[in-house]
Amino acid sequence: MITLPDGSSKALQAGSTVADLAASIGPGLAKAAVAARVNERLVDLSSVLPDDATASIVTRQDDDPDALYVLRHSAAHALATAVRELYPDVGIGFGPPIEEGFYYDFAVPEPFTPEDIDMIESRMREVVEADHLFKRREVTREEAELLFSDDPLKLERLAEIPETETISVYEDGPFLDLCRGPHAPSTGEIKHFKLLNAAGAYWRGDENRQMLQRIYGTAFFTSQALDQHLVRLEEAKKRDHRKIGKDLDLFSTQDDIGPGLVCWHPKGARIQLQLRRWIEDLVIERGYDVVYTPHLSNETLFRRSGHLPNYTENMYPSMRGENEDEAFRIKPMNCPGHSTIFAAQPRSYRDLPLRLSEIANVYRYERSGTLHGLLRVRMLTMDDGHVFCAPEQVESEIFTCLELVDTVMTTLGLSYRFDLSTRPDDDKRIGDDSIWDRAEEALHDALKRAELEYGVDEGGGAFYGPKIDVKYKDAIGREWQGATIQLDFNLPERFELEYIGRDNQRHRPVLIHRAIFGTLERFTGVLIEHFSGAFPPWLAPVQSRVLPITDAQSAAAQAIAERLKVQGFRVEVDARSDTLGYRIREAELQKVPYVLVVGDREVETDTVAVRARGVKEKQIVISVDDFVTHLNEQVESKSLSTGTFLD
RNA sequence: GCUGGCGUAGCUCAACCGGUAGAGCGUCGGAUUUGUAAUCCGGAGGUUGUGGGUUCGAGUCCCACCGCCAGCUCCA
Repeated sequence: MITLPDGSSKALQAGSTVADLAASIGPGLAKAAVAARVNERLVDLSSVLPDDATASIVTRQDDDPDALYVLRHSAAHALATAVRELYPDVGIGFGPPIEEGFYYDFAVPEPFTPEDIDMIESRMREVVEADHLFKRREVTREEAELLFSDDPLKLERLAEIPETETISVYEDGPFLDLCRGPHAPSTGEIKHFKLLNAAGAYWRGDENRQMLQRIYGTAFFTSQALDQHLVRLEEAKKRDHRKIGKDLDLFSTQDDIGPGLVCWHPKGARIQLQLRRWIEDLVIERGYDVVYTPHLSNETLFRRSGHLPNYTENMYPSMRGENEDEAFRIKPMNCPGHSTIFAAQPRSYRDLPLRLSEIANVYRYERSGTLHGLLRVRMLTMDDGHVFCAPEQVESEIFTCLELVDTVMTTLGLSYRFDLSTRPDDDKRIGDDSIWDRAEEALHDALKRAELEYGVDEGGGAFYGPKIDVKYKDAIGREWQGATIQLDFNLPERFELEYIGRDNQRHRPVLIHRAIFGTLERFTGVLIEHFSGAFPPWLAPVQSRVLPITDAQSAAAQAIAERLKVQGFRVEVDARSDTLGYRIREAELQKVPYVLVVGDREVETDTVAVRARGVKEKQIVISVDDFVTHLNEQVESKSLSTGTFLD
């Protein structure tokens, strides 16, 4: 008896396959089927159904992740088939489907050139054309060892498969691979695919091992979906914060200064300034005290905190002090400094929670290949904060942090997700396991109490404690960590932090590290991409640009701009002798929220013709005072839209 | 850091087999005084990332370094 998704059931002969099931339901379904979910597991069409099962047929749908998973997995095999045909001696690594496509890793003596990729793609089309059936076979370990005796990578993988698991191989024409499956019925299914790029990738992701050559590609069921995907990749490039940052003159990095060291130009700095003011207001409202700590500290501080040696590879080398044995370091984090402030005087339970906040520049040596525009830099501006609290206050403090994160994200309309990052490997962490158990449990509890959905990033914690991270995606789909809330029982130990409790005994506080933006660099980068450079009025570097139609209104335009500046607005005047159309175009390209056109009519009536960014038709002529009122309202409310008052 | 690719004017890009650097946009000057996404004319601007080498001659070929891009690794 097979139970179908609609609740109905079907009786089939023993030994019937998934394909039989599909056929028994209808010929259309049989034709559209690529795989099936049987008892929640994705299986081949050719697989035999168990006696009692729930099953649903997976059909060729570009919006079904399972269908795409199967298709792309098969595409990866077709790629490997083509590569094996062209280079018979290549070693075969892994070739999984991934979120937006698939890849396959190959051990080849020479990396693939773009021409090679073209050639491989052509050969892959032949593989698809040949319409090889994907044949699954379950084999014994000994058989498998024999089949892959010439491929050390496969043998290594094979050795890791537990004794209890069945070993299966898939064959498509000339190519045989160790694989769990499932696959589409034949290579002919892979009609719409494209190979995208090739790059080196370490075998098993281990940088100490051999480097394989990875080829990335993508595949869809329809040509429209493939084309749409390729167009989206192009569109994403236009949103890249590195490009927009240049076009809008927001920031730069320069060889003379060094990689990963960002110079904020005036317009980028204006965005930062708004963000700083905003977050400072928010944290002060929530009981934080602002502090400032030095960029440079005696090395002994970082020895005590454990940053030396646990964080050395990310720290700049030490600088000699006055005495031979004195050395200083540039800080990579603020927690040691803030801890010493806590320790600077005896603390009572009445002082807790002590919440310290500092928007601070820290410096981290990041490996050159990891740097990326504003998203990965070597001088980071953290909106850092440390909460020293009693154990029983942890949960509510974390809850407040989560609330703050939510306020910030919601205000900006950013989409994000939470991850709980647990303890890293033994050699990369400090403190007893019991401490880690407590800390991880506390974070779990807080997330549950806040009723938030979250993933778990095993081993992703900091060396001193586990954390809750917020992650967002950039324009090209890469995920970046933003806000972070970290729970730490270790640094208070190391700094011997204490407070006197109500019971007149000494107690150890718990330390919560948290950053809401994360860093202003990354956050601004994410915002640039999020808004495509079209910042809402409250954040826009230039909120309005006044355009006199002719020289005759130039002085009036200046006067209007002055009136706006006095109100605290960021205004420019464009009185160049170019046509109005030209200057409007410029303002649009610079993503200025409001263009204020001033002609004779406006001068006479003390009005401006308001053109909102991206709005061609609806324009209104309103008094300068009304414009001030409207803009003020938008700025105050941190409105995300432009031009609502035009309606 | 690793693998590969790339580096020409502020930006986007051109320069056949090695023959001595060019266009558009921008900028500057002039004309134009414009009613909602590109007005016209003219000028300036480059030690071709840096340093070596090969060659009669290098943007072009070779080596090293620097930087950027993609991926891997690592992380806010």
